[in-house]
Amino acid sequence: MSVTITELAGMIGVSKSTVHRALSGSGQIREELKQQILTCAEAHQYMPNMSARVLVGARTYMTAIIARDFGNVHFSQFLKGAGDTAAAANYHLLTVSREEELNNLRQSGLEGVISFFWDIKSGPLKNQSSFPLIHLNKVMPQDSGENDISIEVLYGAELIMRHLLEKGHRRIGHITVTQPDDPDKNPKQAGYRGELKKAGIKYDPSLLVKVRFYREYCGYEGAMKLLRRPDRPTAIFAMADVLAVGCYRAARELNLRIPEDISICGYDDKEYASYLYPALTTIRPPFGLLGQRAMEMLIHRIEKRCYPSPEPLFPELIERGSVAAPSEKSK
Amino acid sequence: MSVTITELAGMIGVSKSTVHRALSGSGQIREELKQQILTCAEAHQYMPNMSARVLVGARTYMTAIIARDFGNVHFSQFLKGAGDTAAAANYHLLTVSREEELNNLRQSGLEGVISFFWDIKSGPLKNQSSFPLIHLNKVMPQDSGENDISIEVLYGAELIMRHLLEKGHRRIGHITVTQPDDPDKNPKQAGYRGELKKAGIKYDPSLLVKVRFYREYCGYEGAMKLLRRPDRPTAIFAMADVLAVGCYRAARELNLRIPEDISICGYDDKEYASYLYPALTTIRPPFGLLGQRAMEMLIHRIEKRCYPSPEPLFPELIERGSVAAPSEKSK
DNA sequence: ATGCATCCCGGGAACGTTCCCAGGTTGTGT
DNA sequence: ACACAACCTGGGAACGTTCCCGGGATGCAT
Repeated sequence: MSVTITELAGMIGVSKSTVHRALSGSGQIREELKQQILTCAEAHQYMPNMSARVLVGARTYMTAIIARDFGNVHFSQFLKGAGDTAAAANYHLLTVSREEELNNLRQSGLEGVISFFWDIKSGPLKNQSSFPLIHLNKVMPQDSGENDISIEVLYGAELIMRHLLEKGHRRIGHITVTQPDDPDKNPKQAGYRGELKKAGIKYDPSLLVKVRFYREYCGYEGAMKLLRRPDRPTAIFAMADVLAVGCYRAARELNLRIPEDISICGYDDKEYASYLYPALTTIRPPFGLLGQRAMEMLIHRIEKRCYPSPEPLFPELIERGSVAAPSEKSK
Repeated sequence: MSVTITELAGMIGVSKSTVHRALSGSGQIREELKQQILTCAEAHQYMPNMSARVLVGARTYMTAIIARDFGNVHFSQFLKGAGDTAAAANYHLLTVSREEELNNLRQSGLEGVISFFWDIKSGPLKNQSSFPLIHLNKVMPQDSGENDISIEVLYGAELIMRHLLEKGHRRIGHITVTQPDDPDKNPKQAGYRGELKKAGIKYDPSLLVKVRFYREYCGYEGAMKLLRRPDRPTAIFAMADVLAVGCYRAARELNLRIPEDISICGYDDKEYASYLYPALTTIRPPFGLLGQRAMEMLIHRIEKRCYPSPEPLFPELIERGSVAAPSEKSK
């Protein structure tokens, strides 16, 4: 299908070693001959066969990201950050959604992997600490190891809670999705309770509503529980934008105006956060930067250089129209 | 790093040919010996080296999708459809976002590519008709070749226009994004004008607003032009959901209720279409099915079987709350 | 016992590249 | 003229797999 280095050598009338010297740039070669070989290779669109190169142990600069769901803005931003960083360092980046592919690619010269919220649980990658693997997950900062990287989720939760408290809110509801694995290692919930405590507000368990899924109707049901109470909160912090959308619907159904009667904020800054009415105040996690950092870490590990101290990645408060000071009456 | 077939052979005390026979299942081998080899290979987690296999011309069952933007529901659905189909046929699927990667992978045994709205414009893939490449783009049905596949976009536009006409609308605005390449090969616009004609309504050029980008503010500006007129339309067909979001904002600003004063519909059925208030009536293109079909076509081409007649892929009307009959007054 | 087919296994070549080593040519100093 | 270094080039081995061919062992019929 493609022209080989031996064919090229035969056409010019030199040995394949000489052609290789011209193409790789290493070793001694007559300048004139080198140019001739290069132009000939160019003309025939010579591309070295990857498999043969891998077989003799040459480098491939091939990396991959494994992720479950590609269809969200976060992954897209992450991928862009990682991809640009990889390209700048002359690395290649693939994306896969099955562990099986990783094992195949590994045999094809894959040099490193970033797992995007994916638990490597089987196959040779599982406990091969020699293979460069950057883990990206929801670990709490204190749990993160040398090859882990994460966003300061807790900080984001504290940001939004402080924002609500500064606006004057005192009764703040929180809608959270219960993680089946470890229900209490939830940074957002920790931020909610922590900031309340700092503000000297007693934690009221009935203001914390636990729902099952990251679905609009779960947010709706959670908000309904909070908003139907006679002493309803003046603000709701939903742990995800999609839950906040459900809060909007609940508020409409109960004829409560946002933000006049009830302030609502989310977390994620999904594409649609600014499309809602009123536009949703939320937290934007720096996924682009995360991708960049993760790829930097990976490349450093591949090249066996040690990575400089990992700076924390802080989310950002995006103020829009869904939060206001509580009304006098409700205070 | 990994155990080779020769090492395996040495451990058992047979030749590599015998080990290969046991692993591949082809050729004659004593059953007892075969089992012994298989258990030994299993115990040492033997995985054949992909590069070596490719080098001698073995199959890899490796395919790839190249796409520009992963962060939308359409691509996610498409990928799931294609991925499931690939897995069912024992094929592997990668995702890339640069043409360069394709050329590398090709040398690593890549057997076929699906291009997701991507114009292959350089490199060896450009005009190598021998390499299996399924093209997925916005071609009109009559322009599609043997290796093209597309959704019946025109049909979707006709669906939504018929829906509006059946509700009784006569003055219908259309917001369209002008394609710089060929401005008049726009199936959605064709559906708009075609259905008007079929209904015996004269086409009014001033009801067709052209905007520059797929952005919320473009939809807003387009809708403003339409809604500020004294003889404003009773319905707007925006060619994309994101433009419809802009229409919502324009309507709110002009104190027009949706759908009582103005009906609005989009196209795409993005994630947020049901999150808007009122929920957006729109068209859902069958991207999951498209992925499945595209992968089927690709596998057929790889295996040099001819593909059965490609059935058209029809979008679906998703009726929600943003369309109603026009009010008596506006009629 | 001999011929022949069948069954099983080992030995080698090939794929395309990179790397190492040896050998040939040229240039320079004595 | 000779020794020697520097420069350039070719020849092979190696990587791990698959495929083809040949050869030894066994079984069966003559």
